[in-house]
Amino acid sequence: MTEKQQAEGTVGKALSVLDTIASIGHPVRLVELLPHTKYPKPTLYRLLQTLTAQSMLAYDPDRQTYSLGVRLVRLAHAAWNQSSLAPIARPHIDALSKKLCTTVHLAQLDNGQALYLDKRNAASPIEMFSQAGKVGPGYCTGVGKVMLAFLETEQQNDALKKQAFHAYTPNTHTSKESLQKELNEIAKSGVAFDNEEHEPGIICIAAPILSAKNRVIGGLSVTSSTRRHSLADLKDLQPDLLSTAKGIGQAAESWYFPDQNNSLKT
Amino acid sequence: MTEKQQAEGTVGKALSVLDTIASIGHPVRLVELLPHTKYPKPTLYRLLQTLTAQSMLAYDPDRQTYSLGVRLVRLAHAAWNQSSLAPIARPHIDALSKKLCTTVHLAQLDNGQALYLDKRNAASPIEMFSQAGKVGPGYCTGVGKVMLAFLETEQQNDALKKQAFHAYTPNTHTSKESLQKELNEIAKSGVAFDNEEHEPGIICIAAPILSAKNRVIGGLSVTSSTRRHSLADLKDLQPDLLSTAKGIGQAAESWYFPDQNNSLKT
DNA sequence: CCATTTTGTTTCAGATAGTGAGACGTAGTT
DNA sequence: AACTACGTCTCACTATCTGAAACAAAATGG
Repeated sequence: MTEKQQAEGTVGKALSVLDTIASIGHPVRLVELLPHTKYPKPTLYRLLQTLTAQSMLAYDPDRQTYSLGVRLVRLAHAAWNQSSLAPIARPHIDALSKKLCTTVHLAQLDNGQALYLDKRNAASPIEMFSQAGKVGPGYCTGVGKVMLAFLETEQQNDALKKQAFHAYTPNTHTSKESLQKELNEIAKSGVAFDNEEHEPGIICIAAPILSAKNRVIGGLSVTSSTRRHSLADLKDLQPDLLSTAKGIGQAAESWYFPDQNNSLKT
Repeated sequence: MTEKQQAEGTVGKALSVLDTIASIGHPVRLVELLPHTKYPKPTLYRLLQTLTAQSMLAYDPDRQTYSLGVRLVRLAHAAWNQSSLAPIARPHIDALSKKLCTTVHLAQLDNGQALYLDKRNAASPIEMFSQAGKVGPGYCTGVGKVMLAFLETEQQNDALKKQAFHAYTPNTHTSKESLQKELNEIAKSGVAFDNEEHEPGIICIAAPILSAKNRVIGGLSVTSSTRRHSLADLKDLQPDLLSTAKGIGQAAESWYFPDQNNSLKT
């Protein structure tokens, strides 16, 4: 009986409120937030109180608005730093970007989508949170497709169910079938191309980052624009890309915490 | 009766577990985490389950370890982006760093400490999460002191109680009194200097970022080393620093969400 | 100025979800 | 095989969360 789903709990509810506020994208008042959630007013009120008390939300008394709080930034800092991928990949990405003079992305699979962990841009440097933490579609980005392609069949199917198949451009895959077909090819060839499938004029080549046991732990891509390169040009970068991806995979594997002493030694 | 404190709730407990894992700084197993918390084993176990299910933690089945999850990174991305300070300050910081060819920091007050939101480094570019989200002491950094100095008396007192007064260097303030005295001077002069109080050889000049109502909303600093500059040199940068800080303050004020459409248009 | 509406906050009995001592399963050791 | 160490499960207990309804406080408007 009782359908299915559910199984949240107070913590789940609180976190979903955070997500909702994040998706709205600006500070919100209680009533504005209310229709976006499925909770009655007093419940939502209490959740907001709790989260505010925990610094997960910031409350502006003047405007009576809630926005995402600083504790998140602090925690994410730690998360990024102690992730077994991002900090390790950093020097490799630096080197690759410098050598090829192109934009390099590092991503990780998150619920069928590509979550960008790092970005190196040869020309205009510096991207902070504005890039890291961003999510892109799995079915029409280079890193997305390559990570999907190297997934175990079962996980791949799960992930495929979560794709939106929105046609951003004429080249975007719009069905599971056509995507699946390309994924098989990608798995064989070892690299994925984004042929303006997400944004017109933007192309890229992407490789998987694999663990020793061949599990996908991330994706690495070199991005360019059609006015600067062709897909064939990108293909030439494949050796560099693959060796960097391999290097990162090995580093991530062999490392596994050399007890880096960041933490809060404040 | 019953002493005082408490007042957590399930959410608070769950979040404190996140903090604990963050402070440990590497993936942990259940038993390793256990002594760091005040929860009995089955309770902690369930909290970990919940957080893992929510992607706030990542679980490595091979090693049976938990580490901070990707959802944090996603949320922090949103938090950074929709904060009324960091994204707005970005171009100003870029310009300042470029003009002066120095390292520039943007920080915000977080529980008496300086939480770094952004950093621009003239020489070696790029600092991602490795910098943003980092916290530094309030009593012995330029941004920290300047933000404390411009606080309302009451909030200042609260914040002062939270200072550790650890003597990082011979120049570090080690008492509330000596710090308080300097804070008064800072409030008058409008800028704070860090005279190697946190790290030997590192000096900086910092200015507050103020809202229209003169509330401190952040701190901005220009950092250098004693081998490159003297405090007097930094003093010469004061006009540039102040005008940038003012510019950021005004931008943050006038803006207040022009309904930027980031969100997750994935 | 008071009436009206909207939004934020509090109450409280009832329902749920969290709690943790203890038992149990499962590796890994000796 | 006995032992140890750790992860997982059970279950009666109860702390916590729930949300309709009432209330308070602003904002609105006539």
